[in-house]
Amino acid sequence: MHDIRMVREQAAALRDGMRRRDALDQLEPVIARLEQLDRDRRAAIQAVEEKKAARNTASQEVGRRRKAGEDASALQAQTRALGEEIARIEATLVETEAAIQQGMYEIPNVTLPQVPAGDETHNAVVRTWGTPRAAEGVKPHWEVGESLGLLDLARGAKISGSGFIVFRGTGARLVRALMNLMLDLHTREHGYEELWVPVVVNRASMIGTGQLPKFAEDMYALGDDEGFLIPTAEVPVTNLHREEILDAAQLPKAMCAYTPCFRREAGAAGKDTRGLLRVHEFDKVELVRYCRPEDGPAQLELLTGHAEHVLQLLGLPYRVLLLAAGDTGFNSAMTYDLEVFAPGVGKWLEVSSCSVFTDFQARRANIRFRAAPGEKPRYVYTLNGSALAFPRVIAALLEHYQQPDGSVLVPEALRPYLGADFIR
RNA sequence: GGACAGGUGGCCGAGUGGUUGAAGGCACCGGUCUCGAAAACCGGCGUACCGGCAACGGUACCGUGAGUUCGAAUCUCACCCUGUCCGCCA
Repeated sequence: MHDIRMVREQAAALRDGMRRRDALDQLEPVIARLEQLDRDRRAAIQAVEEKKAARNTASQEVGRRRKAGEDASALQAQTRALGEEIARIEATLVETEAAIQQGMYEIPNVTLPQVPAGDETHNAVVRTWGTPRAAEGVKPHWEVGESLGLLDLARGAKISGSGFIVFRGTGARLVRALMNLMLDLHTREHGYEELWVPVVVNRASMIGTGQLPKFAEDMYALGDDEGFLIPTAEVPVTNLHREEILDAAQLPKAMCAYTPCFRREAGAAGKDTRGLLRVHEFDKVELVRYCRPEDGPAQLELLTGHAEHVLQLLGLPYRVLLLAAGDTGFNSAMTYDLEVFAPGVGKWLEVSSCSVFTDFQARRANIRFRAAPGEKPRYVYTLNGSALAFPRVIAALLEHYQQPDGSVLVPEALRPYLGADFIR
C-alpha cells in the first residue's frame, strides 16, 4: 500500500507508474476519487478537532465550577450538544477513511526506473545459464514419474482432488532431499536464519503482505473466524516482525523457511492441468530479506543469485527474466523470474519469482527500523523469492536428466541427500 | 472447553472519574566531572494525524471495539491475547 501522501504530493509520479503498468486508464478514476477523498478527509479532521478542543476546555471548566460549588448545568448541556456534533462529523470521517483505504488497496506498487514499461511482451531475458536439452525423445515428467513409481496423480486426485499430488517411494524421498539441499545451502552458505513457521495465518498477516483484501479468491480460508492456509511462506516469514521496530544493526535480515503452499488457482482452470506444473498444494523453500531502503536493488540481485545457486547446483539450464511493469506483481516494485527449461513439455517453467517490494509491504505490516538511536523509525524494504518451488524443479529434473533406458540421472549435489546416482 | 489472574511508553512498573501523555526506575541521547572510562550529578528522551515556511498550536492513542458521562487509563459490555490450574488431545 502506498502512503496517501503519494496521492497528494506525488500524483504525477504515481500516474506515471500506473501508465508504465498499462493500468492508468483503469486506475485514473480511483486516483481522482482519492484526491477528492483526501481533501474531504482533511476538512473533516479540522472541523472535528476544532470542536474537540472546544469540548475539552469546556468540560475542564465544568469540573472547575463543580469543584467550586457553582452551577454548571447550562455549560454541561452546551458541551453535550458539542459532543453530538462531533459524533456526527466523525461518522462521515469514518466513511471517508474507509473509502480511502479501499481505494488505496486498489493501487499497485510503482516499479523501479530500471523496470521496462508495458505488458509481458516487454519482459527481458537478462541472462541464461546452461544449455537447454533438445526435446527429441524426451518424455514429459508425468510419464517418467508414473512409470518410475515416483508420482501417483490418480490417487492424489482421489484423496484430495485434482491438483493434489502423492509422491511415493523415491519420489517422496526426492521431495525431502530437495528440502534439505535447499535449506542447507541457504543457511550454511548464504547466511539465512532457518525458520519453521505455521502454515495457518490470521487475516492481519494476509493483509500485512498484501494477499488480502485483493486476492481472497486465490486462497483457502478455513471457514472459521480467522484462519487461512498460506499461499507462500512469504506470509508468515515477512510478518514475523510485523508491528516492530528493528535496530539498524539487524539489517539486512535474512530468513528462510520450508513450507507447503496452498493455492486455489482460481481462474487458472484448463491451464497446465497435467502433471506437476500447476497444483493446489506444493512445497517450496522461501527466502525473505529486510533491508534499508538504499540497499533494495542490490539486495534483490543478491537474493536472486541465491535462488539461482540452487539451479546451478542441480545443473538445470535456466534463464532470468526481468519482468516488465505490467507483468510485475501488485505488491512488487521489481521482479526477476527464474525459468528452468523442461524439454519433455518443451517449456520454460517458472520456479522462482524474486521481488523487492520497497516499503509497500512494510507500510502495511508496519515493519520499521531505527537507523540510529534517537532517530525516527523508517520503513524497511522487504524482499522475497522462492528458492525454489519443488514441483516444477522435479518436473525439470525428470525431463532434463532422463536417460534412454527410462531412468533418471541424479545431479551430483543431490546424491548425498537422495542416496542414489540414478532413479530407476 | 472450564476456573481464576493479568494486559499501561523501548523495557520494568505506579496510577481506580477531572490541567495524567501518564509518577518512579532501567535503557538511550547530550553535558559536568575524569588522562580516559565507570560511578555520581544536571538536562533531554513516545507515536500518529491535522494546520503552519517555521517557531509552534491542536487532536488522538494506557490490548481491541462499543457504551455511560460535561469529562474515561480509571466505570459497563463484548471480543482478543498472555499466565496459572483443571479437562481433553498428537
